[in-house]
Amino acid sequence: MAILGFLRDFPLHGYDLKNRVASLAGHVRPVADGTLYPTIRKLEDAQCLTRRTAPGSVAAPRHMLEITQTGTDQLRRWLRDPEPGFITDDNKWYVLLAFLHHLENPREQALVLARRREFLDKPAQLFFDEHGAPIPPERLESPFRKGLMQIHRSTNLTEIDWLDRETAELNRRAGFTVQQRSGG
Amino acid sequence: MAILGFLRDFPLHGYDLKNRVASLAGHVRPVADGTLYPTIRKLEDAQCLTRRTAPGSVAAPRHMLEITQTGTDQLRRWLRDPEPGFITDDNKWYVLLAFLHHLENPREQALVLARRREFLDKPAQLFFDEHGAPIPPERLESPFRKGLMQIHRSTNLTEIDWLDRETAELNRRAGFTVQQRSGG
DNA sequence: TCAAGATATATCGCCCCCGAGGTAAAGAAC
DNA sequence: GTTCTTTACCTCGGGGGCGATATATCTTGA
Repeated sequence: MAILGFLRDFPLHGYDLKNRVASLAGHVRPVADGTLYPTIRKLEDAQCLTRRTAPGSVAAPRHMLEITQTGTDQLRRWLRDPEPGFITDDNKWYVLLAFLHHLENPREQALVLARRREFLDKPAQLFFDEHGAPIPPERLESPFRKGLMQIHRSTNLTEIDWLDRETAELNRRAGFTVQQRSGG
Repeated sequence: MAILGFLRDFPLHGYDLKNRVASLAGHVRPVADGTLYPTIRKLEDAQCLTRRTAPGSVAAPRHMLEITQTGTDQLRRWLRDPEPGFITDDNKWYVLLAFLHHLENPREQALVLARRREFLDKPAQLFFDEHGAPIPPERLESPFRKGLMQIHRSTNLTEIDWLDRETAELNRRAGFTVQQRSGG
């Protein structure tokens, strides 16, 4: 998804893609060659992208990759009906978020709301005692566990805040569009 | 690591461990049965834990798992000299953090500092233009990418802040210990 | 009494991903 | 000129995690 997502912006070669994917994921280990190149090959076989060999600007020749119409459709399908993991798993969600603007408003909003629901369903309980009862941060003895819960809580609040503001913004814009349509 | 870490607190059975591991990771997909039980078996083979069958309090019989001395040593070794991924990868780091209090102070501090260094080495640049130049948030057209960078930045600041405060605290406590020793 | 559902444990094969290793070209260093 | 480093691409084997599936037990309710 990230490969096609980046190629929607402009053509790129594999090596560049590798760096962009690595940066996107924050400070997670970059994607391995053994993952990237076979995936590019698979996308090419599925006619999601085309390649043409260009002389390397610095060193070895590059394969410039361009997304096709099939690829654009595939990307949109992945974004539109993502696997559940892309809503629940933080890193996957962030990747999806990076390319979400390729969808139209109602669907964007639905996915943002789906992500928002995650935070309602699963309260941030990290630690439990022998009996399965949740331990609040102030009763934790380890300062690291305390910190972990603080970080977790703060991170969640930050994202929840953004999700709510974005939902409102999308709503406003949707209302405006309807207004325009019904007015025109 | 999480299995032995939780068993250091008190004996548990597999099903309970599964839920605790899932909760610890935040709202990430819970660990699969096909991962958990073979791992328990491997730890048992390595004499890191013992099991005794107990009648199920609610349903089927449980295998109560207890950590051994070998297991405690193994846990300490994993915490003390963790694979690099446990510093760089957010989720792995959080797991390590949950059990870090089983180490003694100088090593705790070293690992916290190692994590802190991650944020210095890799500035939070998520998106780049055709020429490889980083795009600042205000020049991003997608509100989702803007949000992504905001969330990323805020999350990083939260953790950096905690890491710095914790480093100071560990330092203070280490100094106090030295003070006590040289005074005694 | 029997079915359904929650609890609890276990195994197996598939797939995916990673690390390691290899190739190649261009520029820099010496 | 030869070697080193960086850029750039590719493949293969192994390992590990996951989903699917099976099994057993106890409670609940029709």
